[in-house]
Amino acid sequence: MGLQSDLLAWAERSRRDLPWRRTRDPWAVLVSELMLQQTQVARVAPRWADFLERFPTASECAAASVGDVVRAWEGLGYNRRAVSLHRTAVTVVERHGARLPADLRALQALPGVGPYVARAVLAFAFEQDVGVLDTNAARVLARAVAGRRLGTRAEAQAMADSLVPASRGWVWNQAVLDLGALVCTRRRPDCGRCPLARHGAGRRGSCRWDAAGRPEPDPVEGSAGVAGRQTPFVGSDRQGRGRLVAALRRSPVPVTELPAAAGWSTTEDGQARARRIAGSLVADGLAVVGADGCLRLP
DNA sequence: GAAGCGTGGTT
DNA sequence: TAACCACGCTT
Repeated sequence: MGLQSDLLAWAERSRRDLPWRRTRDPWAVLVSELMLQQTQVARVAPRWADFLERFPTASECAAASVGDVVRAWEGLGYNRRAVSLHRTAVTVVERHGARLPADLRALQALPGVGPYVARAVLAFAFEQDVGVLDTNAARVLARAVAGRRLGTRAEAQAMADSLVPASRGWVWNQAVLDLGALVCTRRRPDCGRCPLARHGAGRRGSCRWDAAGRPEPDPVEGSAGVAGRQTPFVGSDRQGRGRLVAALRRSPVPVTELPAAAGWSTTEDGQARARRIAGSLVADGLAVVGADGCLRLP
């Protein structure tokens, strides 16, 4: 009984059949996690298989140009991830014999790979018993396990690691992530459908927050590991970068046409912004300036 | 219009 | 160490 068996039983019943859950290939798992880390399942699902068809291994990705990887990343957003993925592929070929290391520190040393992706690869490709902590898992920990706000990331990670049932890391982490994403959501947790909540009399339930009567404030408020609010997107540099990269995917852009490609007027202000955005793309390895005065993908 | 979100660089 | 901010696209 208890939280762990409640959650594992729920995972068994509500098994989600996502394509990347059928593979244990570390490269394929890495690609899926890099896509999923900031892009929703519905948008990743059709693109993951296409990307792997194009770049089935780290070696083939490393051999391609950055521009080809950025083009294959279209529609996923946060294009720096594509540059990081290419760099990671090169590093894996040069330093790890073209195979992803099954080691937390070595994985985290790869560009674009942080605590979440490194542990996801360990859990979902190498089937190690580590706690995978993203914002969904952090909500489940704060509400159901702690019943209170988590103070630090280290505390949340230690809690995540300590909960993993021995030799069940793969299914356990899938279950925690699914519960956070589908049921224990940020704004309106669906406790009526939660396997951890008490339903009617006679059974206690294994969620501490629910057992306490779900008092305010919600434990996720200000809790470590739980994502906060985003700054507005419309009119932001991020929006301009996205439009500029979209234009670069089609063809090189003459420097004089940068403001239009970024979606801004050719006022002095628009030109200054466009230059700044182009500079940030170059700094991120997403663009280069050619001898012909055009900005293009590397 | 707003929500969703991990990494890396900086403080 | 830990918090903060920039980074995109779809529904």
